[in-house]
Amino acid sequence: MVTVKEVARMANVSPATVSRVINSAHNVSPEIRERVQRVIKDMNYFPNHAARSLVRRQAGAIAVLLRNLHHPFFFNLIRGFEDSAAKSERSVIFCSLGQEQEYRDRYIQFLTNGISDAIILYGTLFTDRPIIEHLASVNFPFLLIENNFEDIRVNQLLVNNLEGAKNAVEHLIARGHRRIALFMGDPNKKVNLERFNGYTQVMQKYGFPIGQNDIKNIYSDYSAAYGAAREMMQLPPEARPTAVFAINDRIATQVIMGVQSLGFSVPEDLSVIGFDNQKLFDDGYSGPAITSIKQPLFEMGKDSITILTDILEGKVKTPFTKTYETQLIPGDTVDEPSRK
Amino acid sequence: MVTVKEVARMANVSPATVSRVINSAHNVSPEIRERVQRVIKDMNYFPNHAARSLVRRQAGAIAVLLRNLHHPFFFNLIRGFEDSAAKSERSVIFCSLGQEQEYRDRYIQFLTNGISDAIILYGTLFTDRPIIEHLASVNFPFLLIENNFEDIRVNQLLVNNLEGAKNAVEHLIARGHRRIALFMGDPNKKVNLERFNGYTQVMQKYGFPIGQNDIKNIYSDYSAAYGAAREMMQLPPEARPTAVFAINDRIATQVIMGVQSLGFSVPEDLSVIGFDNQKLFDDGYSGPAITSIKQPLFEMGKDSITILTDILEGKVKTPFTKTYETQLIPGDTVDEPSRK
DNA sequence: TTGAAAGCGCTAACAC
DNA sequence: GTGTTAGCGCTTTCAA
Repeated sequence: MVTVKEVARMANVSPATVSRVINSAHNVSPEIRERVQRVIKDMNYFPNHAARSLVRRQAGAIAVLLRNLHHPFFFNLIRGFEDSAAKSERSVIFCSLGQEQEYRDRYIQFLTNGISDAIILYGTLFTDRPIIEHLASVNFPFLLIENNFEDIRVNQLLVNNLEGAKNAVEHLIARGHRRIALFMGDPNKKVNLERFNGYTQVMQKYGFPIGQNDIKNIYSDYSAAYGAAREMMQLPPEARPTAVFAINDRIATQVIMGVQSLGFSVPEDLSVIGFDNQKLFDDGYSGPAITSIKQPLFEMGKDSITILTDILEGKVKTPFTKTYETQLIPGDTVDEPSRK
Repeated sequence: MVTVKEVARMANVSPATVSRVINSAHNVSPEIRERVQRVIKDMNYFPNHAARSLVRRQAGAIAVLLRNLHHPFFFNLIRGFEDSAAKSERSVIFCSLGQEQEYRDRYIQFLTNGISDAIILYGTLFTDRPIIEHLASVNFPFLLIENNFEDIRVNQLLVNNLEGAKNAVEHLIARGHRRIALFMGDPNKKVNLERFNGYTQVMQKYGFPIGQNDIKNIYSDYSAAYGAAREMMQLPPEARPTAVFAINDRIATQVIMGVQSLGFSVPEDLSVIGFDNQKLFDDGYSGPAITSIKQPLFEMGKDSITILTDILEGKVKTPFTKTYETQLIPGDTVDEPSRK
């Protein structure tokens, strides 16, 4: 391994001068600068980042932590990160945390101690609270996207899920639906609770009762939505909802596939509206484009790097919060209720 | 920032002892170990990885470098990486290199100088040659997946593209096709050349001439395949191929969409076989499941981490090469030629 | 403009 | 079993 020392010796200068050259300080005479640069090239020298981080007390990197890097839900979010990473001075590195707390903690600990200057965390788990609180207590810069902790004052990017869900339900009601089922997700996730509230608030506003079986609870096994949808469709037409609000598109695909498996079709026999505007599905879905509420994941990914950079440079006062609005993207899964 | 020194002082021991405790060396008395661990917890101490890497001369991390982390093609590859990352002692970090050479070099340089102990590179560009050669010359451990450099002796995971392409064309021929068009990709990529050769070899083996317009050259703009397919289908039935071998599934989707846009259907009017068995598409494709040649990306991702770990531990003799076989996955885009 | 020297936080070799 | 010491490769005072 070539070091500053060796370069210095070869170039007949001190290590300090070599350091000045590689950091393009201006107080180096042109002749020496050139000589050192030639030696650096000749010797194939590259500065060691561990050593540099150690003395500078900053690593020159920002880390992005997701639960699954491969998940198609993250498609646009990652595109956003990549987009601003390409413009950033700092290197951006990604990590898949998985769900196991031990690994999550290990990675966060790894990245926040000499590897990166700041981290971005998407979709924290409730069990992440201790480590988040630790980061806050030691003043390590971080940004949460769709944070789960209402009460901690942190830098965060949020989505107006409440309003988005309201729009979804209003959209169905405007098309004549009165009995609307909710396919609810894991209530341990704040986003789901917010969307849930949007649904109930609009239903109440119009005075439409929510039937006893009109809320289906789907946890992490989304395929349960398939069965629940089939069950629902086996009721006589007058005894079942005419529309479904799925808490996310991934559940919507299961609902639609379940409906179709019985020979029914969407939206003729059942309207379905989802959330996320996810376009890529790993469950083999190939049905109609889902009418959905889009959250601006690309922008959020993009913004998060620049915002965190500004935070690192003290250009923004913390804790920083920004809330993004959603947008209804019409697809082919919502129609008026059939008049059979 | 809490350091070993401070912990040592609080626990009334030397820094060396603290180091022994955090590295779970066995030559520490139980009482002292416990005392130190309590102090570590109380003070919220975490070891600094930059300092540790510096002195240990290893970073405890493996980096995976892809051009686009978001690309759905990488779905199973990333799943593979994640799968073995969860079992690995080392942290696994991911980076999106992009195409710009300056960024690619910067990232590789960053990661290979104190940040990670080894890197995995998928789909090197021809222009990556200098940096690859540099890594080889300084003996930095790395592994290439679908390497583009035939002549460099490096650790690599390869796919038998030649055989896969042959199987694809044989599959069409077995179903009665005689005139088979090739939608070729960028000839600067080795995989495409290999698949090209598979196509020509089989065609020659059977003595089926390749028509003058039967090879369509599609470069990075895959939507060109859409137009080329339309053009092809506008010929009279007897003057056009009955089947297409698309060099990858992403091009196959464009071909199919082009064919469909003219009111034709696949496979009735044209059979299409692809390569990659990619299931997620970001171009809005929602047609029939594409008959395709699968490369075992999940296994390759998974294996690459363990192989690289073995290389780091000297358990494997280098340069290491493994070639993966492909598998034909039947879909709904190949049929016998229509007898119109 | 340049060099000498100290030190970032940690580990490892060597004493004891 | 524990402490002392040196030093990983780099940057950054400070003095010249």
